Amino acid sequence: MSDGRSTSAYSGENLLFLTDEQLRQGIEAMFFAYRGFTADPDRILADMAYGRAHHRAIHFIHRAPGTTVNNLLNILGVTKQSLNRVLRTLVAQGLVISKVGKVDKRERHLFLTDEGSRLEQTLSDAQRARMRSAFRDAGPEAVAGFKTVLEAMMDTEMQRAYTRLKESGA
Amino acid sequence: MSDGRSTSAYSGENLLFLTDEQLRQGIEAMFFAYRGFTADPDRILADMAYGRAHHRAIHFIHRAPGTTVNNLLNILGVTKQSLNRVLRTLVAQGLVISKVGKVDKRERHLFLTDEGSRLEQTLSDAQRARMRSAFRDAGPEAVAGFKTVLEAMMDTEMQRAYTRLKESGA
DNA sequence: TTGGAATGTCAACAACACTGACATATACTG
DNA sequence: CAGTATATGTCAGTGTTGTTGACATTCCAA
Repeated sequence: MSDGRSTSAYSGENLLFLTDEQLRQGIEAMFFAYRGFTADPDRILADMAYGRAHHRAIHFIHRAPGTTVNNLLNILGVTKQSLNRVLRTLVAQGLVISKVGKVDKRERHLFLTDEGSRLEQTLSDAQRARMRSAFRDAGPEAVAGFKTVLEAMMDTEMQRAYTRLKESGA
Repeated sequence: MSDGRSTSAYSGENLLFLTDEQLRQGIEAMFFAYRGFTADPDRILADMAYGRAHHRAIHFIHRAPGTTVNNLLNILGVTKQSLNRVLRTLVAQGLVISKVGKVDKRERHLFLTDEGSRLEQTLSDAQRARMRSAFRDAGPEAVAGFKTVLEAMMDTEMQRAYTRLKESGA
């Protein structure tokens, strides 16, 4: 399982990309890259009273306007108490508005205000800039591979959430 | 910069993979995949008195036995106070030993004990299992692309750290 | 010998997650 | 209508991980 050549047992095709050393490189690449991935928005948020959790909420509210609290909860994978703390400050600061549902009045539908949209724009511009630069350097085939591996790395429910978002965009 | 077709300005080659929509997919893929990436070790650590920070320290001490505190600090990108708290518990619990340097007695060289190695093994087995499954599903070309993009996404110093580790392995 | 580098420690604090308990409003169901 | 379930919000307490700032110790090097 971890002798460095376990996967070579599958002979017949070239499975050298599945050695423990290759896997470890993948693990370390994820670690270092994720740091870069969050670095730019984090820098912007550090000056304000917001953090990464606010960024995530803003991102997905922007992506799926009118989403319910419960839906956001599932996407973000945190407890309602944790999300509520974030949403409360965002609503109080006028970045997000929460509207009572029309068909089901128990539900709250979330939207960005103009100011919320402006912050979203600032944050995602920064994050996209790095992603764009990485994509451009790597080229389209590498980008396709990147997405394929990441998708395969997700939990099944997250794969579904990701696919749903992907198809709702475009 | 964010009108959804800004990158189409570079005509001549097919740069559709650089549209804002494609970049957003990449961003969301990173978010969801990183959750999967950390999920398995997190589950194991939840039962113990350790967390993700302990995992990271253990991982890199295993990877580079005898590394100094300062070196680890640079790799992990946290403050010495934060790392020190983690190392203190790991040393106290007998997972890590800290040896005073021979040439420079100010330095402390870090090693895993047998028990520390066992935990490292358990954690990395879990993390590798998911990575292996993702790699196998995606295939070698996708894996190559995955690594290329991740490497391009890192900060320059992290690229160096990553490359150094990569070359020290294998 | 003095200055600076490497390390460790203490204290205070903030962000963000968790659990558990409870409140309220609404919707569904028998 | 009564009872149950759902969606949301809130309070209180706790844990991990990060931060700053201040200070001590050790030791190398100019």
